[in-house]
Amino acid sequence: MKKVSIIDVAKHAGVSVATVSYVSNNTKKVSPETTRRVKESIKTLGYKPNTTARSFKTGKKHMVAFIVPDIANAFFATLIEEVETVLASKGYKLIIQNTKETKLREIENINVASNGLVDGFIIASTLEDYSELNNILPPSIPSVFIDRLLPNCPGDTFVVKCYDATCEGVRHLIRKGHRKIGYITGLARISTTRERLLAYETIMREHGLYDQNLIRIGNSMSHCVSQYLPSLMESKCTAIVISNNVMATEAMIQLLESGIQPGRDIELLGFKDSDQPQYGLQHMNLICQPTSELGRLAGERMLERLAKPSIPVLHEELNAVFSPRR
Amino acid sequence: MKKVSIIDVAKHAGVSVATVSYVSNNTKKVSPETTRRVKESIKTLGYKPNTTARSFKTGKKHMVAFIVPDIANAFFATLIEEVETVLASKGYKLIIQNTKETKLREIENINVASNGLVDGFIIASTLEDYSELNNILPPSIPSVFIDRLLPNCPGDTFVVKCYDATCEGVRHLIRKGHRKIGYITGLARISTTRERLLAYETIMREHGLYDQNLIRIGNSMSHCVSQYLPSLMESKCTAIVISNNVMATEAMIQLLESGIQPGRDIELLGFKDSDQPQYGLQHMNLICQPTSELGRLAGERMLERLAKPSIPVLHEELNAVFSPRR
DNA sequence: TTGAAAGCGCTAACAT
DNA sequence: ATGTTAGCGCTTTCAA
Repeated sequence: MKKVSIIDVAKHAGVSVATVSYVSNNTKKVSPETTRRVKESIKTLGYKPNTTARSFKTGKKHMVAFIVPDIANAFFATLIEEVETVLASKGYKLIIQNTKETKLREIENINVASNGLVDGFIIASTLEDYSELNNILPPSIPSVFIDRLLPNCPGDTFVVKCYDATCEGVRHLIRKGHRKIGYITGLARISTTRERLLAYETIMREHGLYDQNLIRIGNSMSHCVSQYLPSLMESKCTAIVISNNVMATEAMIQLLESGIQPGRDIELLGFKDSDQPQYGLQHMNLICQPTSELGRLAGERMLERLAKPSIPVLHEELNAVFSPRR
Repeated sequence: MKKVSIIDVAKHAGVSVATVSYVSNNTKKVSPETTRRVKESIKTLGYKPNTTARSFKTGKKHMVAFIVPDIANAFFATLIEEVETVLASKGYKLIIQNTKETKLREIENINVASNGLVDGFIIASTLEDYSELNNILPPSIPSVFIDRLLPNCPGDTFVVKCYDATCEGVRHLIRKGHRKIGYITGLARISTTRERLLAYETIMREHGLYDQNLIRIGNSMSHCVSQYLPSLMESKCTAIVISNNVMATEAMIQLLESGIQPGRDIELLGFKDSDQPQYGLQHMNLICQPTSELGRLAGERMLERLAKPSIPVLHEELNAVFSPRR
């Protein structure tokens, strides 16, 4: 019950292994009659080319690793689906590696996969600087960075710029009369967290409303909002900005369960990061990210770079859109 | 700027490739002095063994594929995390393949990965019968089936039995005086969907309350509840059973947004499939699945089978627990 | 149109 | 303790 190899097929069909390879890969002209015979032998014997041997020989793995901070976050789930769809169109498989916003896990994952396991990386990094990857990610391996700016990163990068939309959102709250506007951030080391916070701080300062005591440092994942909301309420905030989709939903839920109706008793400015159902969208002011497009662009870029590694590096910014509560 | 190979290291250290291999894999006794020299050369040259060549030679990929119906579902996200943790403890990587509850995607994914890409499969199948995998998944490749019973499946299987807990839940509703109890199912072809529905039907029949018009066929994923809830309300249901976590949350949200308070205006029996935050748990009667344990057991079994493929096949059932609303 | 054969980088059996 | 070398299954160059 041994695995059938290309040699078995060649023998069975009475041809050389080269011919089997030509037929199997459709890589060279083979006469119809021979083709037929070979295909029949392949079928009869149940031959499946050994992917590893093939990769070994050609150096192509037809695999891309996607380093994801939190697969349970709908934002990243959407990204994954989109990237996978794009890559699959050219026969690439996706390895998903979940780092849970842990630097060590990210470094280990990249280190392992960079030993010839994959042809390229798509990375939503939880690191602080590209230097942390210097000796781990060879510059020769195509890498596309997504969602988060990694300082000093020499690779293709696709992010969504939320600065303007966040400014607009905060201005909107102020215009509606809010003065004490709280803020719950994501993980402090991440570019998106900083960008959004900076926008908030800038606008608040412009209006002389800035107060550091209204800012709480979250972790971008769930289970961190509950500890901050009560104290912000106590500080008499009439509006709260929450720095990503997961935490915004959590806040929405917690407020409702305390009998506080967002949109009526308090104003929320949250993020909408995907087309997936998200609770209470209509009760929030929203900053909407073009998540599917982000994933699609990164996936397409990966394919381009795999096809031609020498193309110039690209940095692309999409724009988020502010959408006030109706 | 070529990749450095084991030969380069051997030359640099003045030893044979075998010795480098022994050191690199810690697979044979090598004198301390030689070891030191080799390690130094490895470091100096930045040598990383080529994973593909190694896999090709040894036949071990140190990779397991996890076929998942819906990565955006917190239940599966939890399973993934758990399985990944277990496998990583023995140096195995996890490839996640998202089938989106699509039979064709599942078959394609398994077909591709079974060509020597991975050492084993963990499968939460969206198929109806193992025969659909017959010519695709060689019996020689270790496979662990999880969450869903695949009829005629010859492999290790780990599922959560919800029959008893569902019976108990429905009985609880009846005891509380409910007579018109609606039901929204998951994807009809899936074992978990059928098991839960059967429990409901059985108990409803026992009490002479069975009414087929109170049953709606969902799809196990999101976005399907909204169309069913209104008609069930119209049918004057005072309680509704909803066949998984995703749909239960969706129902909870939709009801609240129509001004109907679950637990007060209507009774819900839903599922809790993970430790992740799930909205409105305290307003529902719940059937709680030991999801983490399920993932852990499946992962551990995978490791056992990889270590010793001949161990007898195991079918294991965990039990869900009914937890009434307090 | 087909075939012979080199060789990808590594492991491990065997020889020294 | 270390080295020599066959060979994993395949692709692809070159020859016929």
